[in-house]
Amino acid sequence: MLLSKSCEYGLRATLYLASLESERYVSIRKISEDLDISFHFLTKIFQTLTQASLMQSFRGPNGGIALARPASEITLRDIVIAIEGPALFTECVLGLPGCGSGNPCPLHARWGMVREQLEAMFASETLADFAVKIQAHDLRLTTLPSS
Amino acid sequence: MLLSKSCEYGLRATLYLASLESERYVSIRKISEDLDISFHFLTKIFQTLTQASLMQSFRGPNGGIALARPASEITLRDIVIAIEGPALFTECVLGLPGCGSGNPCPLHARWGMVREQLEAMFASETLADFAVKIQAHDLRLTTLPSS
DNA sequence: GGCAAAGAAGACATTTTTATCTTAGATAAC
DNA sequence: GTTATCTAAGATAAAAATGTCTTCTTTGCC
Repeated sequence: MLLSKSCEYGLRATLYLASLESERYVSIRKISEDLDISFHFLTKIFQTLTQASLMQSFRGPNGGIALARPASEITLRDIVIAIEGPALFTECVLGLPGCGSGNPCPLHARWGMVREQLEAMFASETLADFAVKIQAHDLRLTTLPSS
Repeated sequence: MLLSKSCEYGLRATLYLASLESERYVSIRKISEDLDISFHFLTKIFQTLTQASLMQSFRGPNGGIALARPASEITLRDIVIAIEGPALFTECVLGLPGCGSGNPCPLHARWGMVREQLEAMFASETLADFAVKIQAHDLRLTTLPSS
């Protein structure tokens, strides 16, 4: 599995939140129900994202979660790094510390290229771009087919 | 982390074994010491690879592990699939079951391309190719720099 | 002020991964 | 046959990831 469950959930929830384009705070309860993700677990993930200044939370009635910055200024790469850390985009695929061009592992060069593609996949589009696509093509974020 | 520790160890050990090009069985003890991997843990990994018919084992004095087929007929992809299963090369990056072109997630198309690159990284060279490269360029498989 | 809604935070439990230890079984050398 | 050298296999443990539950704090509304 490329990403941890926490990260998969975080990405789905973030994409969903962005696709709502809500002016208000959206409750974690609603997100967890719509995406069929454990409420408490999702709460923890949003806490991480809030502490990373990617989300803003608000307590009390009508409270919930909102993006901390415009959707055009957040990428999925930001979410992945906040939840999983940067290792996926920086470390040797064989886990060798200090693997670099001076003392490379057998996969170093190839992994460097794939890793760039991977990072670009998460970084080259913003949440605003995804929001448009999700609405236009009815893209899926839920476990069960939406239609 | 892209791969589990088990898989990182399995790949390093397999590459090391191939680079030795030994006609005999190589003992797991030696491999674990040379690569600084827990002996018992590595033993389990090799058991998995043996059960997957990628390796052959032999007990007793002068026993150990050897490739079950010529190095030119084994790829790192085989190792990854034997240890981690095929999920990395088949599943949706957001973990959505049934994600496909008919009902795609927002990352479906892009992930499909990256995934192919990833699979090609492991599949396009055989252990024989790697053995040559490792010897020719003194490539690294150990935690500490080799020279 | 009192109540209800909502996230924050921490305790707890479960599962998986990683690691270690012990015993059993196979084999070669003598 | 005995012994030393190996892997196989299972028990156990430690750590991390995942999931659940309870309590606390903030906030809006009456």
